[in-house]
Amino acid sequence: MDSEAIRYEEKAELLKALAHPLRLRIVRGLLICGCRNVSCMEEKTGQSQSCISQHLSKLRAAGIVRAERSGNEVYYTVADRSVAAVVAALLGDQEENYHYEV
Amino acid sequence: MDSEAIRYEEKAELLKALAHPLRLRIVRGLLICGCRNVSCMEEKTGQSQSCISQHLSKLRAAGIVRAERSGNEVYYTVADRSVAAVVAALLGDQEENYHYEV
DNA sequence: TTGACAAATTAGAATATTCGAATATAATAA
DNA sequence: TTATTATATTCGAATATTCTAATTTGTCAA
Repeated sequence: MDSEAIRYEEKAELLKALAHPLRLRIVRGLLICGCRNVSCMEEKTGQSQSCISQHLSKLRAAGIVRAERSGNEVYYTVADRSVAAVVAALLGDQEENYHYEV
Repeated sequence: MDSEAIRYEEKAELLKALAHPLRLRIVRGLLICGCRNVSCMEEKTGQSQSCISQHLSKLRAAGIVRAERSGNEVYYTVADRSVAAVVAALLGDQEENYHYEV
């Protein structure tokens, strides 16, 4: 009656996707409802458009964020509850203050 | 009155050190008081001595685990409370069931 | 249409990570 | 001593990650 085994590969992938200062900053920005589109992230972090976009691409690939286009811009949200829990634990935030979509 | 800024570099380093399936497995093994020395980890995971030892070295460098020699063997413990919180959040465990040293 | 803006993708150089193989160190026992 | 067991370190090849620069795609407005 093994309760389902832990998928270490999967979980490590998730951590890996979060394990970069800029990606962490982006994700927290989304969770506290700061920047939601790329140009805002560019401004706030001082990183290049391409760089931000490539990191967002990683976060998308890992299922951490979801993109939604609205006219000219693309808006991002955190798409995974467990990400909020991990980030809150890591950064010492209250998860209740976070925003993510189901 | 900025409450202390988040050290994204530092936090990302921590995640990076955890972000490997074998290291995650080792750390959880320690937290639930499973394997505490290298040869036990070898047995349980089927990985080589060198491989395990190299991963433990990374975990040590990141301050995640602490080593203590007892005669012939070296015993490891998790040395950081926030690691327990992150791992519990990630793996869906109860942090109360975890063991770590102050 | 064309131009402007927002974002994504591609290419490539620099750097970092991973693991097996070999070697080194530490403690103990004979 | 020497041998044995447990663990750590070093080396190097294969692979992966990161960033800048250049290009491309998507949307809107004139």
